Amino acid sequence: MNYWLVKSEPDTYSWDKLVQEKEAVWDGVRNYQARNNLKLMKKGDSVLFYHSNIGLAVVGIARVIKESFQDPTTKDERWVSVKLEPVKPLKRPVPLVEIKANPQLQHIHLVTHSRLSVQPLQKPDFDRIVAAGQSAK
DNA sequence: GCCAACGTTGGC
DNA sequence: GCCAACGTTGGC
Repeated sequence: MNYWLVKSEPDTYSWDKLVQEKEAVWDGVRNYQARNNLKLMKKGDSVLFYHSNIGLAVVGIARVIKESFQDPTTKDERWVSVKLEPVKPLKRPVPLVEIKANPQLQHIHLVTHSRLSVQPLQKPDFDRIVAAGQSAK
């Protein structure tokens, strides 16, 4: 089981929309590093859902329900998509400022490499963020 | 809305 | 293969 974090601008595709639609084809990724991560996703992997630009917080947990396949939005074979479904929202969104303030989370891509839109997470870091999202702070 | 950081493109 | 120009992303 692997752990990931994906980013989306809520204006473009929000957590609420994922919940509403029950699943999402994660398409439109046009960055090699992010694409490589998509290819590594396995069915059942856990994915944190982060709102960029507006919100700036991790808002929910999703799950990979379909492994990488040709991105339906392009004929270009370089790009792939996966399918995600919502698992549950965090009780409380975990804001970026809080992650940046946590000494144990300084090394994650969200902090060091914020532009990467599909990022791997180590389990302990995934768990820390989820735990923060369950506690009222 | 600005701008820094980053990735990609294309001329040479 | 280098690097300048350009486009995009995302935090502030």
